[in-house]
Amino acid sequence: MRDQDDFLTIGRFARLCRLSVKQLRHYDDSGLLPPARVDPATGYRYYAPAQARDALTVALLRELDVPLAVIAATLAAGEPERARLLRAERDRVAERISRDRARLELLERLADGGGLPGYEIILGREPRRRLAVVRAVAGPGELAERTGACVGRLLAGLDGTPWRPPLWGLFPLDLGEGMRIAVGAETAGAAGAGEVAAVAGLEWEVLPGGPVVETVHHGPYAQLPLAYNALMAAVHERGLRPLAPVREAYLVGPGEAPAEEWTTRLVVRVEETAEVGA
Amino acid sequence: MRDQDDFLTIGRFARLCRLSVKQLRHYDDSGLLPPARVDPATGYRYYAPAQARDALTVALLRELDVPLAVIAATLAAGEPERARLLRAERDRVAERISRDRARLELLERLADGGGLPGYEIILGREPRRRLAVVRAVAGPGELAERTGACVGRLLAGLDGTPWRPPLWGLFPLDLGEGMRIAVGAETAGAAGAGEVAAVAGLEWEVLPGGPVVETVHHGPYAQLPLAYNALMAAVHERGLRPLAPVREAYLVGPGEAPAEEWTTRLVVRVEETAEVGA
DNA sequence: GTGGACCCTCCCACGGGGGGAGGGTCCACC
DNA sequence: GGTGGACCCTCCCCCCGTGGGAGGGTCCAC
Repeated sequence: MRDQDDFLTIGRFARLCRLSVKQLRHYDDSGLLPPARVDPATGYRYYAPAQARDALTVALLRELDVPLAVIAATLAAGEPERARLLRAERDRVAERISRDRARLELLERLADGGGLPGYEIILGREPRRRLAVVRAVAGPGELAERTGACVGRLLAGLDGTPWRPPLWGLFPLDLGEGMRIAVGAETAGAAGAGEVAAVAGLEWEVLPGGPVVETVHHGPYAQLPLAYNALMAAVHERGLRPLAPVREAYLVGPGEAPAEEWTTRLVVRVEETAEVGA
Repeated sequence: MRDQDDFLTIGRFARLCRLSVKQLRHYDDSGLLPPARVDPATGYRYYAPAQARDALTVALLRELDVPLAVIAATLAAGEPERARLLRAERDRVAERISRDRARLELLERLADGGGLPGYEIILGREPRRRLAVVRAVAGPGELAERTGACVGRLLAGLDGTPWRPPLWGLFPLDLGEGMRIAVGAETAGAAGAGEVAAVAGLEWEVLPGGPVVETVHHGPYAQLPLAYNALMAAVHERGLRPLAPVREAYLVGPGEAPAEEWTTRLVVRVEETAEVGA
C-alpha cells in the first residue's frame, strides 16, 4: 500500500467523493471529517486516500438527506447504535412520505379546482342531540386513523342497539398535539339507552342546540381541511365565535361509495348573537 | 355585518387562524398579510375579521409546505395563474415523494444490514470487449428509467442477432446533469456484426482490457449506490485511479427473479500500476 | 393604581450550504 | 528562474421560515 504519504488536495478529494469544496471545509469546521493533515503555514487541507471511505459515506448519507449530526453519530457509533440511528432516519423519511401524500391529495384538489374550491356556507340552527360516543386522543396526522378506530369501536359497542344515522365525529377547534376526539351516534328511542352506555363502555355526550354554520364536503377525508378553511373563514368574516367541538356528520362514507363521492356535513356551533338566525 | 370596526389583536387573530404571532408579524413584514390597521403611536397590529379568510388560506398552504413567495403570488393572482401555481406545487411535492421513496429503499437496506453492508471487493483483470450499444443522456434520478429504455431499444436492435449475456451498462464516474450512458451486449462471433450496427442504429463501444476492481450487488437497483460506495472507497483507499466508464453487468435482472435476487456485477477499470495484479 | 397579560422592535439561532471578495500558494511550462 | 493560471485560504453575507429571548411599552380588569 502506498497510501500513506500521497495526500490529495481538497479539490481533488472533493471530485472523487462527489462533495463540494465548500462542503468539505464545512465538515472540517464541524469536526465531521477533518483532513488527515493541515499545513500549519498555509492552512492547506490535505486528505489521505484512506479517508475516501468516510467521505463517500458522508456523501451517500447526505444524498439520503440524513442530517450531519446523525451522520457524525453514525460514523462514530458502534454496530447496534449505528443500526438504530439508521432505522430512525428511515422512519423519518417514511413519515415524510406519508405526510407528503396527504399534502399531494390536497394540492390535487386545489389545482384541479383552479384554486380554492367554493363551498356553499349555510347559517342555520341545530337541535340538541344526545350521542353515545367513544373517545380517543390523536396527534396531528393521526386523525383519520384514530377516527376510523373509534368508528369500529362504536359500531361494536352499538351492536344490536338501534341507532339513527349518520355517525358523528367531534373534534376540537384547534389542531395540535393530544386532540381529544370522539365518534358517536344518536340511539333510537329511550329504551335501553342507559344500558348501552354501561355495558359497551360507551359514554354520553350532549351537543347543545343553537345557531350553527355549516357546509358539505364531497370527497376524501384528506381534503377536509379545505372545507374547514372555507367554513371557519365564513364564521370569522361574520364576526361569529365558534364553539367546540366541531361536528362532522358522515352522510356517505367508506364502504358505501368511492372516495370521490363521500359526503360529509361539517357543522360548527357559534355563540348566540342578535344577527344569527335573521 | 358588524365586521368593520371590531378589530382583533394579533394574539387573538393568531389563535383563530392557527398561526403563531411570530408568523403573523413575519407575514406583515414581508407584505404577505399586512394587518388592516396599525396604531401609529404604539405599533400595535389590528386585524379585521374579514382577513381571516386570507390568513386561513395562508395557514393551509403553509401546512402544505407551499413557499411564502408562492402563497403571495397565489393570493394575488387571477384564476388561470392561480391554478398553474398550485399545479407546480403539486408537481414539486410529487417529485419529492418519488425521491423520498428511493431514499427510503436505500435506508431500508442500510438499517436492515445494521450499517453499511459489507461488499466483497475483488481486484482482477478484464479482457477487452467490443459491445453493440445504444446511448442516452440522463439526469440524476432518471438513471433507472433511461437505462431501462436503452435495454428495450438494444434488444429490439439485436433482434435475430445472437449475443452473449450478460447485458452491460456503461456510466460516467461522476453523477450529475447530462450523464451520457449506454447499454450494450457482446455480439456472438464476427459474422454480420457490422450489419447489426448499421441496420439497427446501434453503435460500437470498445471497452479496453486491464486491471479492474469489482464487486457484486444483490438486490434492487435503487440500492446500487451502496455498492458503488464500497467499490469506490476500495479503489481510492488503494490509491488507484478509476477510469470511466463504470460497467455494470446484469447477471440476474428484472423478469428473471424478484428484485431481492437481482444480481449485478460492478466493474471499474483502474490505471495500470506496479501493484495491481500482484 | 397595579399586576399580569399582551404587544412592540431588534438580534440571534437553526441547517446546509452557495456566492463572492480579497488575498496567498502551488506547479508546470517556458 | 519567472510567470500565469489554477488552486487554496479566511471571512462575510445570503437563502427559507420560524423560534427564542432581551428589553421595554400598553391595555384592561379588578
